[in-house]
Amino acid sequence: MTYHHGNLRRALLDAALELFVERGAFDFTLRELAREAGVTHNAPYRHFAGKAELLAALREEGFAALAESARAALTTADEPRKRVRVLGEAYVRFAIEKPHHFRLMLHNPLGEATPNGAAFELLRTALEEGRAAGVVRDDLSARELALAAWALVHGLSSLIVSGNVPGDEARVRRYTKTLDAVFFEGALARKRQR
Amino acid sequence: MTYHHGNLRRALLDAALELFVERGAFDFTLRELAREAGVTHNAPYRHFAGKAELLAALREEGFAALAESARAALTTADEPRKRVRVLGEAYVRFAIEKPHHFRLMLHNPLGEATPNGAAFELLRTALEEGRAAGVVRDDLSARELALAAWALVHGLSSLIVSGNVPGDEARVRRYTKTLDAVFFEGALARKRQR
DNA sequence: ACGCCAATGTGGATGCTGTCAACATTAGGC
DNA sequence: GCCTAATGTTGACAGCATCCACATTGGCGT
Repeated sequence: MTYHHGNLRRALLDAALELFVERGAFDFTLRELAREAGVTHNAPYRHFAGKAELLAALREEGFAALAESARAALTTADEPRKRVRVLGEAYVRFAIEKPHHFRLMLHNPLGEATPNGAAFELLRTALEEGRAAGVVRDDLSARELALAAWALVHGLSSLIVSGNVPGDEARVRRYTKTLDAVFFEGALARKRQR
Repeated sequence: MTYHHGNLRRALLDAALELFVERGAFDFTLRELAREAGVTHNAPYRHFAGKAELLAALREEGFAALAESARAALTTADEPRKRVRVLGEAYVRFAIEKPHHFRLMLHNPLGEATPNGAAFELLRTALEEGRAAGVVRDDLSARELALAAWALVHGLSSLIVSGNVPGDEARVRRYTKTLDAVFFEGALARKRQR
């Protein structure tokens, strides 16, 4: 057993996630994390000022991972509508696969804007492209449309993660399909078109 | 000062909300609430087994209030599309006016379905009506459409409450208008219709 | 190669918390 | 009007966050 742990910071973050998975809430104690990492109760303070700062670090990781997923998704589609769709799917998939990070990202102290702007910008750009291609309605700004799309996928993600809506793969596929249809085509009955 | 407080339960719930407003998080302590209510540290246990149960009680209040808002909103509109719209507006307004309750309602232990079914059923019914009236597309079930609408307003609400999107009255009005347009008419460019 | 400093981890102390158990007061039904 | 259940109090205990002084060691400059 070495006096210096090697990478305590990482170990603490991992332990926090692990405890979250076990208990379904971020109610762990710093001392617990220390024990988990095989270290005394004060060692964590060399890396984080407190629990809040540790959670903030996890949140950062989450935003980075989300942005990364979004970028990866974009490489798989060319036509505008499809690009928006894969972005949305990536968002929902992220929420389902990393519910701890996702929850954390929502759970900021309130009123503090969070820097998920990265993912949002990708979405806005995709809609901008669609607009340039004449595929997307032009009486609403790309920004407004992006907000609507964001609200849609963010809402679905939240509802799934919070357990209000089942999150099994089959249903999620259907949901995203429905949402895609509604977002692009609307809910109104089409009289003659299509 | 009476020995018996009169309505300690209520006082504790109010104190919890108050402290939340002050600090932007539910990190109060039960002893604090007791002090706030002018009562000793153990009195709260006569009303709540612990902090979790107290929060659960607040959550219940939230769901009840939301359902009530939804019902009230429905009395103000007759045509199907408008009915869906006012429901959505009521949802968002609720989130903005009672952000503490709203946050709490999202913040359940994870995986535990919450009983906001009441509001959801109203929404589903409204879409059912729209469908019966031939106003709403019929290749998607009312349930699916309701999910989409719910995701939309829930997403917007979450984003506003979490500070990711500004929540001032003027902008919210514009957002809801945009969302209404997108939900009903879709994001695709309309070639000849309209 | 080596010494030294900053980073990292330790040990102990303090005040606050949740929770339990025994006791005190009072409201309200009989 | 009395008695019991509901409500509030007091005291005690273990665990936690946080602060401080101290111990160990990796690695940088020479």
